[in-house]
Amino acid sequence: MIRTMARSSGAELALLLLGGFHSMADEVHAELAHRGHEGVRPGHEFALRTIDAGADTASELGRRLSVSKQAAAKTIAALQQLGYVVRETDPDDARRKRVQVTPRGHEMMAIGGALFDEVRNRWAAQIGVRQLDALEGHLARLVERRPVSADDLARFDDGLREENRVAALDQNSQ
Amino acid sequence: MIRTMARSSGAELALLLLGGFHSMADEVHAELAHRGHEGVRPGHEFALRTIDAGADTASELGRRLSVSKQAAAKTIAALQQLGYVVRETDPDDARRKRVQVTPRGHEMMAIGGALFDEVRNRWAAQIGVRQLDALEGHLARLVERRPVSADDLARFDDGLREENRVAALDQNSQ
DNA sequence: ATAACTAGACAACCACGTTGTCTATCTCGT
DNA sequence: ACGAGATAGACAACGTGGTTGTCTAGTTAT
Repeated sequence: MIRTMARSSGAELALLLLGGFHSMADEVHAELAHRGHEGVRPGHEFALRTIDAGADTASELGRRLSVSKQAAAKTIAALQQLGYVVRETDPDDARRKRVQVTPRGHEMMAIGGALFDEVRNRWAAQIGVRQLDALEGHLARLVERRPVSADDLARFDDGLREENRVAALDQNSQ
Repeated sequence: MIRTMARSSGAELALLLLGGFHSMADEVHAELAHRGHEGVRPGHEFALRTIDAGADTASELGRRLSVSKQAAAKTIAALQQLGYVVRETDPDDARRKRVQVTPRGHEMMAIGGALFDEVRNRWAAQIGVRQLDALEGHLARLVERRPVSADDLARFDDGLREENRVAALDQNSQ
């Protein structure tokens, strides 16, 4: 009978990473609500950033965020509801609906970004700028070259990469 | 009109942290499924670890994970369904149902832990043990003393602390 | 012209969390 | 001894953010 083995430094590291993210996101979004952007949920902001960076259709947003186009469409609908984006049919391709960030959307991004930067600066002050730079550099390297898992190989893997995970394999129509 | 400002190093840091977590969790759970633990979802493993560490009732698990006791109860039900825990009424307190980790549960924890450790070791090999130690140390400090947000103060904040976030304020009965 | 691909909409579903309400049980102060 | 209050858990309704599957319409390539 296998005995306890409750602790795993690997698992603890994973929790630290998740905790770090939550720690930042919670604070930012609380403060964001405080400053006139109530309905915003973590994810909205990142999606908005991605749209602004050029992912101006639901399908493209889905690809960049590694979620299904349907999920991306729902996010866009939410952003539209909140007044952060508008959509209009692409004159050059009647299938597409081009998404555009509104001024209010840009404002939210600016405030959110500033808040995130604020947290980051506080962290830099706590552990030192060089340490934080190193931490980011390491994380970037670690996240970037995630080895393709055995299961991924079982399917047709195109080499698409985005944010942080291997591209969703778009089977059939979707 | 506010102009773009698409990049925010703070937001990027947040994404790196989240990406790091996903990178680990995805890999571990793919491999876990591969080794005879199919239904396991990230979260299940952490919950199981917490139970094994002494959170043997739904309410207590909820407190330690900073989720509602109802959410914790659902998780326990899932773990039970998967055969990782059993529940029996506490003879000393008929309200409580004590949760116990089964041998299969311990096996899953052991394998999962080993897999997480494996990823961590690979990271250590990539960036160096001392760098990884430093990274963890910093994260721990950063996560630990998350300043209480303005909104938290608006409510009665008891000083409870768990995993990584301020305790859920248990209003009314829940 | 037609076949193949692509964008988006819609529906059904699932995982995981939330609140609110209810009952059963325990604990403690008078 | 007992009644008030706290606590554990069950149940229901709901929200969010994903998933698949299916469908239509428009575009592209042969």
